[in-house]
Amino acid sequence: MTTTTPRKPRKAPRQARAKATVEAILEATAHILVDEGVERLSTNRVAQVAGVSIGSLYQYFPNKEALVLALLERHVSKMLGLLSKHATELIGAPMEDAVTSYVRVVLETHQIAPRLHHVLTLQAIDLDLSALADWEAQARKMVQGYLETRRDDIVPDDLEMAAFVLVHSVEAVVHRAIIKEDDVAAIPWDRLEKELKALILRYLLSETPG
Amino acid sequence: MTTTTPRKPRKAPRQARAKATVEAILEATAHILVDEGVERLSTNRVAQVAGVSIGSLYQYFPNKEALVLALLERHVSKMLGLLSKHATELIGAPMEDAVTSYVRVVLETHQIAPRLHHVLTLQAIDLDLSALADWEAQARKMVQGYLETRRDDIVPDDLEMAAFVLVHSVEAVVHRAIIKEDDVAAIPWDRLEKELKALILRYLLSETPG
DNA sequence: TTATAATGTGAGCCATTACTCAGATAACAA
DNA sequence: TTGTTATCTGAGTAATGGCTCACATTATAA
Repeated sequence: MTTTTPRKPRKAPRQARAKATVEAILEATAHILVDEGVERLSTNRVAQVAGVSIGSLYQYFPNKEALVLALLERHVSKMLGLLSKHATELIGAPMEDAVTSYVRVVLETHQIAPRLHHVLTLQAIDLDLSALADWEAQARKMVQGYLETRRDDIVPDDLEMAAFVLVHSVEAVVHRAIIKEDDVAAIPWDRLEKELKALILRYLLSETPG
Repeated sequence: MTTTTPRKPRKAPRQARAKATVEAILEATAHILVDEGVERLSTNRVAQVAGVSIGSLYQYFPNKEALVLALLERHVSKMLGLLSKHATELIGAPMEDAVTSYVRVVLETHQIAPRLHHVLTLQAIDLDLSALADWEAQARKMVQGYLETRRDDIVPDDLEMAAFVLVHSVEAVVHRAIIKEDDVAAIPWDRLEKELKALILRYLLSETPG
């Protein structure tokens, strides 16, 4: 599925104007991805939109894929920042607070740049870029770590599985809700938060009835 | 995000050999999508892999997008077929059986052609093709419909929301599990089924503890 | 000031792509 | 058989894409 293009490094911007150039290029990339679609993403067009020459682009990025990768790494690092900022709050906290906190964080991370997040997610899977896999693995580990501290209070005993189910459920529901945002039947965030909390708490704390 | 290419119709195959041609083209498309990646999907390559000339391809498909669309429609109709086949089993059945049945169906639908399903899903979102949205809307409606017949036994009262949460949770978890299939830490299907059933039943039948 | 490094430019190369068309071949119908 | 319609062919076209390179401009440091 993947063509892992070799990543020849390019020099980093040293002067201020160079940094501005790189910034403009990345912004243009994001803009095109979000507003024009992947298929319109060409290096020539990026340079045009960024207002720099195609040559400048190739001084900082070895190839087209590197553009998307840079954007993705940036985005993921923002998300991981948020996540780890709240991570400390989770450990030792009572279940309900921890779950509340987790759901909020996921909602927040998705609000950083919803449309971009969406597009990057698709691209990441498509290009098999590992940055996103890292994000998910990290999220799973954090959740699993927390669950282990509460092992005795929790119904599921395969905590890796539980973390898998929880992380991906929450992620997907939030993701879908964001896509629906412009929709007539858009889902209010507070209701979503409430519902996800219910889903998680019941899964973790209730024996299966019947 | 989307370039909705106009869809000029092309003539349908009438003779048997023409049908074989169309079949070969679609199979080649699927093969390339799955084994070589979207970026390698060109009409010339499809024709080459299918062993027909590029001219033949354009006699039955107006453009490249139509190839993916045809494939997607085919796939979705197979999935909907499975779903509606089991739909009757759901109505009137006790909760646990219905949930079991639903989880199985989703697992089955994903097993029709897992890798293709994955790729098509990405493409569908990317191209904004509605076939997939239809699938999800249909799935949500079916689930919501069932929930309504059980309204009194069920904890959540916003059934549209409940259906939304359930469908997308199950879908996402199954989807992820399939992607992980080749992985060392692949997830056994029976455990997945069990866990998803627990997730759903607790969500639907248990009051939030605490 | 002047040498050197950093940055910027864009014409243009070469490969690839989507797609057309004029003509060959095969099935069918009378 | 013969005219007609369906099917197939693949060289060719126009456009676009990724990317390089030889050179121009600007900043920095001696």
